[in-house]
Amino acid sequence: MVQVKTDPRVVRTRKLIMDSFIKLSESKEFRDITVKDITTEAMINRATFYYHFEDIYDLLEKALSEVLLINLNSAEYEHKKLDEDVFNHLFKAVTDFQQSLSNRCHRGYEDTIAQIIRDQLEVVFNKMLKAQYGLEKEETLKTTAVMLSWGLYGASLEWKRNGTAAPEEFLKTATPFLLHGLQFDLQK
Amino acid sequence: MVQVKTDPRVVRTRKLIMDSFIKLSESKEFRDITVKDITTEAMINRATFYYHFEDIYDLLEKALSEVLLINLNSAEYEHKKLDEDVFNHLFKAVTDFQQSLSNRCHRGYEDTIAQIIRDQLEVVFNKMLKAQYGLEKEETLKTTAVMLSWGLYGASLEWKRNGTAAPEEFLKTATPFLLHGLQFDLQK
DNA sequence: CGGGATGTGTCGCTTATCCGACACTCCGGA
DNA sequence: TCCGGAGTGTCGGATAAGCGACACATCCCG
Repeated sequence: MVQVKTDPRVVRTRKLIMDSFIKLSESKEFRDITVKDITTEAMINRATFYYHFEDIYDLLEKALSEVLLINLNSAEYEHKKLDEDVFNHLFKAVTDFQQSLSNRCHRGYEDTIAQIIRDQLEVVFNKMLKAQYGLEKEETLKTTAVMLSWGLYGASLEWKRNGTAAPEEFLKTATPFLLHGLQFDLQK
Repeated sequence: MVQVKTDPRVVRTRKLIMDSFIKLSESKEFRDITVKDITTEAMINRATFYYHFEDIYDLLEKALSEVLLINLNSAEYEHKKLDEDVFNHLFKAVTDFQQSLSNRCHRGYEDTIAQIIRDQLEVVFNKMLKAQYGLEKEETLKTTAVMLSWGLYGASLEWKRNGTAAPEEFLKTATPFLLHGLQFDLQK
């Protein structure tokens, strides 16, 4: 976890770009937002944008990842056990995130967004699993994290599809089963 | 009035510095504020500060000038006649400005601040006089502006000293006399 | 069909900002 | 008295940001 100190200008500029993008995406659809729009809003040069991001899709990924990560980290899961409570919190964070997106009109980019969500979930699961079951094989934990992230994401889609119950209630029946199975497998 | 376009980085950085200074001066006295404090708050390098300002006193002058100028320009005096109404507005702006300063604890720098106020007033008076009496000699207008700025500033001190009446009322008796004298002199 | 308008991604050069270091001053305590 | 810490102002070299220009793609309108 060695953080090489990054140039303050970089931090400032990336924040300017991200904030401008998020602000613009509240009033425009993603496909109507140009690089020029963003750089004008952020008061930076267009070339500087390309210094930090491949293109506007790259920005979409990184911006959404950051927003989602803030949601996910709000409870500092790293110091907690991976129990039913944490699971439900993560689920709530994901559904909240998707809710906020549907207000911001990113239609046509569901696949990209889905992948972002799973990636970020995988990161969180990985951290927690390593902290809790650090003695297990790296591969085992990684694969477990992958499955958990896909599972949680799938559940969020299922919840959206027939969105009757509150997110807090939705998983109540499934989590205990999943977690006990999980602990059985890993602690063997 | 040829505005050479300034580098956006310069605009951004100067704003960062000014805002940080104003923010700090709300919680600290001027003599307790260091350059380091400002640059840390503004998230810029200390050397960059010296790229834009001579020292912290230079910043004080420029920051206060800017704040005051915003007050003074709020009514866009350039397009107005120099009548009693404008005079009272300017007076109000100056007393408001001094009021806001006394909350921000710049004790010991009254002389500097007084000069800033008079300078800015002089600029405003000069603009208005030129627009209105452009045919008169440059020197005549300049001297008039000087006298008006000193006069208005002096009046604001007088008002502070025995601050019984509202600023709006304070000049009521004096302005008509001053203005009619003024118009008599210049229109000859 | 053609051409103008708009957006994209890249380039070389200039300039503002960052960084670390330096010498200097001031000041309170050992 | 001397010392160390904290603040100031300046320097040279490295690097991010700005600028204008370019080639290319797309789209729309006459």
